Amino acid sequence: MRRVLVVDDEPQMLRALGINLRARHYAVATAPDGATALRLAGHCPPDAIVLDLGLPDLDGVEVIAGLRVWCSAPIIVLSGRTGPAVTVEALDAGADDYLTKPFSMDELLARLRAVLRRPVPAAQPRETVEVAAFTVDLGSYTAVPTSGEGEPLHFTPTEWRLLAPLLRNPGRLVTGAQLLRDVWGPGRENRTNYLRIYMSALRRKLEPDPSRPRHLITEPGMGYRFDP
Amino acid sequence: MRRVLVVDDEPQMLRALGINLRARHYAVATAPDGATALRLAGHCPPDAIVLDLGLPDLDGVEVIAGLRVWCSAPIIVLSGRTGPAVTVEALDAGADDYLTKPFSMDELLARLRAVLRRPVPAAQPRETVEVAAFTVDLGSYTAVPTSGEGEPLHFTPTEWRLLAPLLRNPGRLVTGAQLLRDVWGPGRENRTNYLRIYMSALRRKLEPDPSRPRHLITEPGMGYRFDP
DNA sequence: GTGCTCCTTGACGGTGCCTTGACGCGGTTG
DNA sequence: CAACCGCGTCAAGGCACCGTCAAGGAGCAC
Repeated sequence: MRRVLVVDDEPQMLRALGINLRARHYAVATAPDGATALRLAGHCPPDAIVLDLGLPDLDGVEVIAGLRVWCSAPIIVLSGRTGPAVTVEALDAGADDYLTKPFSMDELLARLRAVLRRPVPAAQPRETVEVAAFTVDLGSYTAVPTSGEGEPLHFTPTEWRLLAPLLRNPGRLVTGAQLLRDVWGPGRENRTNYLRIYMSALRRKLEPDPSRPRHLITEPGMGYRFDP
Repeated sequence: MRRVLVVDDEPQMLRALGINLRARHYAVATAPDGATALRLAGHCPPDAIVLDLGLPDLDGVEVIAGLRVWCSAPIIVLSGRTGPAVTVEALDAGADDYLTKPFSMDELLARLRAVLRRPVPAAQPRETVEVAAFTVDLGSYTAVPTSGEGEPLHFTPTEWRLLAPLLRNPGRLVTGAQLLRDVWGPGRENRTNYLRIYMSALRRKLEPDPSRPRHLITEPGMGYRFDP
């Protein structure tokens, strides 16, 4: 089942899209604003994204750019604002399609089929992030020195699970409880010692000076942040 | 330079599109009708196609279907006919985008950039992989010593099925569950002992030192990886 | 029927990963 | 100044996972 992330600030539009998409057997996640969208996409990578431009917190182009940092899933933009300038801006920011409200639900579904039709199996969705001297690919689970020379890094499953939500939300703070839920599942939100152990291991492998981390940054009392 | 095939029955539209596209450094081929379009696309495979639906000889959907038989280049449809039904029909026939006339040239160019941004479907007819001292060909199911001298290797059907997804994704981690699905079909994701047995057999045949594998690498808790 | 190859299944030992507890350090608070 | 809290580090134990061997059974050629 393909996962679709729907981002819109109007609850009724969110409901309408969710119902229609679920009826077509998509797995739907919804977000009411840009920050939630970026966070959700980081924790559960979707196969496609339907994005309304008129969000309360972030500009639409910022959301697209934030997603495109690591996410290559097709983005279909919905917008009430018309005119070629906005369309061009959104498309050049990384969107794959642009629909003007009011739109036909049938047309949206057809355009969604069109972007999802693109070859998935052979295409290797790369999710490469540069961190310190290494190029980390969350898609193929590889971490090699960016220079090309040297030994690749090896991470354990838990280390990969912890690394993923951080690297997929560059510059953003990720709550300790959120990380614990992502890695160890719900019910372990208070086992912060797990986080300390594995963050230590990640820093020892990735950071040039593990005692003074520059990329995997602790926000005391809040959580952690990946600074690219 | 990317090749674009423009199909439209109005000569002035053809000229306008040709001028604008050439100004953006595209190589442009033009066709006034569907038959010419199909012929041209066959002679010189384009990277993208801009297709007007109102052609004198063939219906637009027929042209799309005719192209899609062998051509996977993105198709942007232009149409004077409006309404969601036509759009849906064209998209489901295989088009990638749909613009209603009159359209903004800037928007068309942006949409063209968007569809051309997609990674080239990397047709890789080359199915031979060098692993250790052997040259393995997944197309003909042969594995001979790279030196030319010596006995060819023999793999059982199950061993070939297990080898294929690993060798087709060099450097990439392949999940144990994915391998089990590929080889034994869905529903056997927990029979990890199968994997252990056959990975052991593959290593015994391919690796110089089966006890210390260098190409068929285990990632504990995650899966296996072919390291070339 | 006989012999062969191949797939399946069970059992056993070892390695590496996860968990758990404890301790030290720095910053904040009373 | 002392107590406390949050964070980073280390070491040790348990256990899931992995590699290997061996035996049983199905399918096929002769």
